[in-house]
Amino acid sequence: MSNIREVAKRAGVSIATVSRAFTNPDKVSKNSLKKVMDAVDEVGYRPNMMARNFRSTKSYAVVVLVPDFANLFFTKVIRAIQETGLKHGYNILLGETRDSKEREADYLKLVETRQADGVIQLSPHIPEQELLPHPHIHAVAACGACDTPYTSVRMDHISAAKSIVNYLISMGHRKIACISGLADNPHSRDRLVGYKQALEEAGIEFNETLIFEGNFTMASGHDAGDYYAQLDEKPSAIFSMNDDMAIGAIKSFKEHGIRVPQDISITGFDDLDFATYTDPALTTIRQPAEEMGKKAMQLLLQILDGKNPAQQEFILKHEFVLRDSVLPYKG
Amino acid sequence: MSNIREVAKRAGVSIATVSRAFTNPDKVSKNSLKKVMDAVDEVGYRPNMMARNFRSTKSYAVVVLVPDFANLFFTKVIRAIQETGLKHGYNILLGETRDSKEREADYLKLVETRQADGVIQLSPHIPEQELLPHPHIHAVAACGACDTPYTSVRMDHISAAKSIVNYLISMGHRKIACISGLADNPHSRDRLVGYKQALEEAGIEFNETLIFEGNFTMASGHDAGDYYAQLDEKPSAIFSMNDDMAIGAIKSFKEHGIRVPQDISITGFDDLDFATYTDPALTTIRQPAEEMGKKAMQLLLQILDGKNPAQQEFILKHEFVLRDSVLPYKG
DNA sequence: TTGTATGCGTTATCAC
DNA sequence: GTGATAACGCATACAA
Repeated sequence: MSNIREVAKRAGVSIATVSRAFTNPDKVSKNSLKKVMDAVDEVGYRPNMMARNFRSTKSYAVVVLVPDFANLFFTKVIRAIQETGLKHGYNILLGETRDSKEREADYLKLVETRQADGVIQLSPHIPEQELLPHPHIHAVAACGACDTPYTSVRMDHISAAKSIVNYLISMGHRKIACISGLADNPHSRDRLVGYKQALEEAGIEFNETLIFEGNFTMASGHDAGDYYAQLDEKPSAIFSMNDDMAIGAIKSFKEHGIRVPQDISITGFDDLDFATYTDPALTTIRQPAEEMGKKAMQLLLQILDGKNPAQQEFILKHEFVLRDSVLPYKG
Repeated sequence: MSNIREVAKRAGVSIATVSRAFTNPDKVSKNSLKKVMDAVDEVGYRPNMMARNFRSTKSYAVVVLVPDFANLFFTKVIRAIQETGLKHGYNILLGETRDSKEREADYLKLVETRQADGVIQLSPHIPEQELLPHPHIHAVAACGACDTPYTSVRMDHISAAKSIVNYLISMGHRKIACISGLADNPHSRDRLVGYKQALEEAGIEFNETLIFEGNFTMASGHDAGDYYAQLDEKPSAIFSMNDDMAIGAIKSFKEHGIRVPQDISITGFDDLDFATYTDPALTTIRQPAEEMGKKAMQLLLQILDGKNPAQQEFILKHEFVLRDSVLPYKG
């Protein structure tokens, strides 16, 4: 491969001039510029970015830590991150962790070894054995829960959950079940708080037997459906902590001959694309996935640029999406 | 940040010894090794991979070109690519093209400028204005159609389509519609060939009005459903070129009071996770997504290693997945 | 086994 | 406006 020296020789100028022709064209005479560009074309020269980045001590790459890459919610976020990064000359390094702290550590090593300039963390923060924040690693958290101890952008899961449960209550439901994610997941915790707050304010007693602990997969939603179907005192409505589990539950109910929403109402959370195409279409909470990804990347760029953001926490608005999966309670 | 020189000084050895301590520990005496490692801990040294990679003229990064990574099929493939790359010390750079050749060119520039060592192309090959193969770019194509002019791994879409249409025929259907992807998409072309072959061998005449051109989205599948619903001579079965469009069509049929599969049978293609959770669960073709991703990465690693693979084309087996979306034809 | 010295391709600092 | 040259952090050929 050709390098800057070869171009310089060919163009009859110094390597400094060639370098300037690329990074500071207006500091080079028209004449030299033309000679350089001609030589570049002749030898098919491309600047070696590895050398350039090395020299500038910046990799222009950012690692995105994502628990599960085959999750449509995260892919939306990542897409926005990439989009935003691209505009500023940054590349995205994929870091799927599958909830393994070991893997996460491996990816963080990319930053320590200068293969990446910073990190965007998409997994919610779990205080115990957390690797971030880290004194030498520039990081921003996105899509987390409350209590993230470094720059973060998220929505308010408590009030989002509360609002959708309030909606169920306003439709006359009082026996409202909840399909939860793993109990120690921060999102589950936040949303459960919202669920409980809504019940309490409506004077409805919290009932442990109406809580089913899933893990945010359709399969676990299906299990939840099976569980509720065999209950003597069935709930009349279900608050599912994400769309996937709602889908699974609906499938199960159909298998048990329970009609949704006529016999039982259900709500989702996320508003994935297919929430429109389920039967019935899901009433759900739209998470501002793209906005969170974009904002997170902007914040990280800011941090990498040396200007620390004014706030530490940015809370974006969710949206209530009304569709067909809830009917008023009729005794 | 500390560098190799500082560690050397601290350990009382030369920088060569420090370097060897990392890359060739067995060529260093126990004594020196310990001194080095102690010094490393003291100053918190991490090798600068940018410098190392620059020096070795390898970036240990690979770009994955994907048309749409909010697509569960591709995310599965990418995950396998990453998994395999990780084992060999390679990182994955995300390159979502959204079918823009400009963007694709931008990402390929990463290879030309040494930010990446090679490319895995997930979009099917369209001869006209294609950028790959390229003389200076190591590349492997995955998930493509036939006629990819460089190293590729794929499945046989023609015979897969043929087999699932054959199944519909074997169930007594003769008026079999087809929801296609964009007509100029190579996958659409291949699968349409299979569809036509199956019809022909069964002596069924091809009927243009039964073809609906979608674009692989649920929305377009819904449009297809609307189209068939208003047809005077409705098909009794539908071959959808992917799962997403099948979902959309089923939704539309429900809105029109057409029962699936009692009134109309339908099949999908891909076998995404939610194909189990639709109502009815989809009979479909499983694409070997993980296997394709893994194999593609292995091939690229081989190429980057200088050993060109024996074959140019690797064809992986698909699988017929029988579920509930097809019923025998009853006149 | 260890150390010295050179160079990877670039940018930047200095003179001119 | 231009050119020589010194870094950047590391790996390695060669010498010792």
